[in-house]
Amino acid sequence: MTTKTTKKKLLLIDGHSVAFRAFYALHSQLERMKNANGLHTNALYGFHNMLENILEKEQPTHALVAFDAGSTTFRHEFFDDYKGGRDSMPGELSEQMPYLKELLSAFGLKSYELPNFEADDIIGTLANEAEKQDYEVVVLSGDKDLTQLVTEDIRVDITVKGVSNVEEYTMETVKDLMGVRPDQIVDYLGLSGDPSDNIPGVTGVGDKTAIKLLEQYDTMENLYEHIDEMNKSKRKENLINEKDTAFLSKKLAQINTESPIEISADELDYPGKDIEKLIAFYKEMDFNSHLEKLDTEAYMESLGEQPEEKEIQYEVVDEITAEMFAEQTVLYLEMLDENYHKAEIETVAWGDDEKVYLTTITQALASEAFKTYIEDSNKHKITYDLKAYYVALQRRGLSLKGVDFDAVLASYLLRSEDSSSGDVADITEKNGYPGVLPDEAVYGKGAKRGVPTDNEKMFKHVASKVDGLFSIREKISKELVENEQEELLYEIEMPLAYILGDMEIDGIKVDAQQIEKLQTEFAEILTNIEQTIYGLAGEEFNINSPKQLSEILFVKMGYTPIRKTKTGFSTAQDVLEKLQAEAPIVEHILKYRQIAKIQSTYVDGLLKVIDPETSLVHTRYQQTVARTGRLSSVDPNLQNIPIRLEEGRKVRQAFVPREKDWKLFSADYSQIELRILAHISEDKHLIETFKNNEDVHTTTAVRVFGLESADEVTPNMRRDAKAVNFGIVYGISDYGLSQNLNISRAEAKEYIDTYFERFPGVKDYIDNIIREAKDQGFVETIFHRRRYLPDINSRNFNLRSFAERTAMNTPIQGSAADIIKVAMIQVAERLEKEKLEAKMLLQVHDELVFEAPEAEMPALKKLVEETMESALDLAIPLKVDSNAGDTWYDL
DNA sequence: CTTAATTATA
DNA sequence: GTTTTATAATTAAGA
Repeated sequence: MTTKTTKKKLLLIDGHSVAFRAFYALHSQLERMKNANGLHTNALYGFHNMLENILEKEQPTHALVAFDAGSTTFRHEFFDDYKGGRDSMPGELSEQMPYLKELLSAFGLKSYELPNFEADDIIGTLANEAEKQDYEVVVLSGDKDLTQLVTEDIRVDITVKGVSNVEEYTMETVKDLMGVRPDQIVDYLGLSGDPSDNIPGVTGVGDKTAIKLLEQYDTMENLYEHIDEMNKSKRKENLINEKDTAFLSKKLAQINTESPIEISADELDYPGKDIEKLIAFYKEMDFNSHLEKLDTEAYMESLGEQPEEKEIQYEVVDEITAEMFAEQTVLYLEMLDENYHKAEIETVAWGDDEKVYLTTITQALASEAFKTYIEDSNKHKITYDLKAYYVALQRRGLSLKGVDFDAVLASYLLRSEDSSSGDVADITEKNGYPGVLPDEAVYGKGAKRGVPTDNEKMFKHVASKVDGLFSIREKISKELVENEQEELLYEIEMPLAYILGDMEIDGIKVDAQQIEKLQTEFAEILTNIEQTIYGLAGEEFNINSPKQLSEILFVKMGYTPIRKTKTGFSTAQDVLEKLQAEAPIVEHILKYRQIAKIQSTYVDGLLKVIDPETSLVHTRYQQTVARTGRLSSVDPNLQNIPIRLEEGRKVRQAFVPREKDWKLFSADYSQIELRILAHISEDKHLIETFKNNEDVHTTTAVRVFGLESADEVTPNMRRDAKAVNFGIVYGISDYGLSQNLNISRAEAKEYIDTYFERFPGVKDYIDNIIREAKDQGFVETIFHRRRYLPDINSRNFNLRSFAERTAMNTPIQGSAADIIKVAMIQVAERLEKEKLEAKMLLQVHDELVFEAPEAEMPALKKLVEETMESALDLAIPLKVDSNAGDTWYDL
């Protein structure tokens, strides 16, 4: 048998030079090519395509991208002005450079730089070394100086216009393309100079003359040996006068092929692309066409090869016996509809890493053994979305107990951004268990989503989930311990899941007739406003279409646009308000928008989700979505029912107690975020404010405006101080505050500076939390809820600023979320213990809504206020306000 | 079927 | 050149 030895091939890329070429090749696209964060991407895109081309064409076995390190090199030791006069890298390019490293790593390419040496020298040294070791070498650069490296085994590709073409310089072509042999390039540069590197060369000698001279004399050394033979001329004079410069120039142009690099060619084996990193990179840069291409390729490949599967022992059973339930199991319920209140349970599964059992929900419900297993708190269970299982089983008459670990809640605490997809595969894979297919691969997506005709396929899939979840539990548990998040999981999130489940199942009663009354009322108003608008516009159009509306306002009617959006002129509320004085039509448009929003979202939307049998609405609280640890509410969202404007607020009249003689009751934390700020910043003035039970906005006004007492605070001062307080919590900028208060930026800056002067503890807190975030990469709440901020050290101003604001806000917003969660658990416990009929129905971030018999109201008020105020002992008191009434409108 | 624009809440 | 946190739902419009 003959083995053909394929020659090793080393690809060396001149990173900066190619990046420059890519940047200028796509310079005309500069403003068009930005990602969602406003980062320019043209150089990255160009570089990417160049890489694709050359990797595809060359199929290197080894590769490296070399970069220049720092601004001084050994060449500066003998020529200060080397590369002098060169423009610094344009900002639009330098902002892309950090991401270039990401791109390279996604392509599996190693990067290297060496202090005091240029990329050229690294490339020269490696090329030289590799050639001796019998490599074939290809160099990619935008700089023709590198053609001096060309030999029989070293080829240099120089990028030319665009991103897809290169000129290949080989022993055969260098002479044709450059006019001299590769070994003459340095002589050529010594004579003619190189303006781009500020290599001087000899006065009056350009490329034409240099080529002619080298044809005649072959080398610079030989030229100067025979310089006397040259006819007297200005050129001869210059050559003689500038002999030193000529040799200096040659020395500068000479690539150092013996740089002290710490790597060798053999270490540079090229592993190929890292698809996962590449996907992440494409997503980050919004390179959607590349992303699609990758998807298609991956799909085609997946057809060819079955993903390797671990052999999992599983059994689909009809008869369920007690022996099938081990002490420690994963319980898994497969539901394809994310609304677990209504979803069918397609499969019930349980088991450990030895064996998995599967059955139908019908058979499970009919089995005593199964019921015992579910309700036995000594049967230790691992779940995947505790609240979903609790609700689904509760609605089928089973009371889930004995869950001592939930994988979704745990992974949310470890990395809140990773657990929202709902796919087991994501979590198991991130924890070292690759054997679970994504749900989409088994069930399909969109309209085609459903149980596969091949039942066995689903069973196998579910069995792999059980096995996977069982085997990752230990790793996740350990990480929770490392993060000090056990209390958060076992004492807060898991107990809360049951409470939220009960709140969801109980639901809140909504009076459909009341809403229908509003529907008629609003429909009439809308028709009237519509006609008014059409009249003023002179034509009918779709007012709901921002596109059509902006056409009417800014083209047909000729008003001046105030702001642009990605696709046209903005017609957002603040824009329209600024137009109000000159454009009589906008008043009506604003009113139309206001009513249309209420009508579509809260009137029509709510009617769709009221259970016609019971008049109840069952929202779902998402426990693992918000990155601050807050809950969110969906289907319907009951956390954004209108309150500010009267028309919208009327929707709340439809939210009523379920029984006659019952009342609604609500309790909300007063200024919880500023109180938490006072606590964690330990600012003594802020703490005093709350300890003295002062109005925080008034006190802020006194301090910021330098007043003597609260009596001097005007309503406008208080309003401004309130805006400053809000801004502080969110991570303020002078621009943002100026927009908010409609004042100049200078004035806003004045406010902020004064605030920090008068509340120095807050200033320190902000500085410290940002530094902490930069050092450790994440911030934490009081209960160690963690949020990672990967952009905190980004060179992209937007991303970095955003991360910094998040760093200040998350501990505040997140600690408030922690506290109300603790309060909810304690309230629920006390309601049960003290045998009140009252039900906790809703949570709206800092507010809890209850219903109870009227007679219970005083007891409820006492219980809830006490519990909420004492949920956590802080440096300041927590204060709760409460109200009772017949509808939510009255609270 | 996805994205952009808009607007509702704390 | 940019610029106040966190979310969900609806509509229009382009792929």
